[in-house]
Amino acid sequence: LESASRRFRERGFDAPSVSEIMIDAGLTHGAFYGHFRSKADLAASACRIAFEERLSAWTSDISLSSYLDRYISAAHRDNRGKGCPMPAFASGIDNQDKALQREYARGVADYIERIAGRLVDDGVSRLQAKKHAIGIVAAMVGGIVMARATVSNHQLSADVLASARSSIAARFST
Amino acid sequence: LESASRRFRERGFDAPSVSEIMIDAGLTHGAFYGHFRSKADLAASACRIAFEERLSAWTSDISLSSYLDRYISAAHRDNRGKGCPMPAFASGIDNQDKALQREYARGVADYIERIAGRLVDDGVSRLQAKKHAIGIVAAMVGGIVMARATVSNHQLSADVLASARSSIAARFST
DNA sequence: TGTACATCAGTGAACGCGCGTTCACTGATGTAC
DNA sequence: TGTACATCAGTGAACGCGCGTTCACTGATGTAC
Repeated sequence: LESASRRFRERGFDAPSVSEIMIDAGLTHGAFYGHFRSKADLAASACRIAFEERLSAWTSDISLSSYLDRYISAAHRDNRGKGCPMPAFASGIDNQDKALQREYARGVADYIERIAGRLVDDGVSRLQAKKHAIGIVAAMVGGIVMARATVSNHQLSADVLASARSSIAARFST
Repeated sequence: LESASRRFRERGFDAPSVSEIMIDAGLTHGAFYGHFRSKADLAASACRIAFEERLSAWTSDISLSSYLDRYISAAHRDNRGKGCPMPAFASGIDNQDKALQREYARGVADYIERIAGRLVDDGVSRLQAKKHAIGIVAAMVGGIVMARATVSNHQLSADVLASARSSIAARFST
């Protein structure tokens, strides 16, 4: 189920219980094991569909620079559930199931590949494009992760978004 | 205790149990409440001392650029316990205790201030220094967080470190 | 159309477990005489 | 020096709770005759 994917993005893989997820789906917890082998199994599936959903939402009519502006925004910061799985799952995934880790790494690689493709379209060489794309992903994720982590200090969080956004934008002028 | 600070950085605030932390300190779990009011109380203290320890380790004889090179390294990626609390606690802290969130935000603000100070020393204007410092922090944290999250794919994780490092370094040439 | 039966997704009680927290108690230490 | 007592950090059994997982059962649905 994809409501699980939302819950996991909101509060991590451990916090949402199987009961909570199943109630969300209008069923009882007992029915869970008719659909998945274990909670870790669901987590891996939820991770996969989160990446698919995210990548498919980035259609070719949205330019890279406007995509980045929308990515590093207060709206994205405040909407973990429907947001990007990279920052949502980043921290703590190294203490999770191996299969889940691989699923995540694959999603990240796909994301990088997508950005690199856009850069190649813009005339950047294939090799440079990948390096550049990775740097952009690190800055995107860092910006959102830090903005979310500092929401208790509204001004700081807003400054993080603004500075991270302009810091990435500056990279495109070179 | 500061062994708690290491454990929390390694596996987050929820995973390490009070028993585990106390055994680490050579005591039993019952003695815990003679020292702290609750687990959340310990978490806030551990967060504070992690930032203090980190910031005091960055002495004035270490230049910003060499500090950043050492920060975004495989050694730092593989040593969460003694590493920087910013990437270690970043994700998931928004679901924690309010006092802990404030402690974290304060640590981040201090870190940014420290970097901004170094930039000012290098002749950057005060206002620009802060913006620049925030961008650097986001890129640092993003680099380490993504490198850790993708360790299951060794090549990808190494590429993330290399690209994030050179991406930040490029910023100093402008 | 009506009856008998197989199927199978979903139910909910039950399991063993580890958690954070409490609390009556222990036993080493330091002070008073 | 020796005894009596207060102090207090640390102990470990016990608590209530929610977790992931299992499993005997229910009850609606579809097929066979």
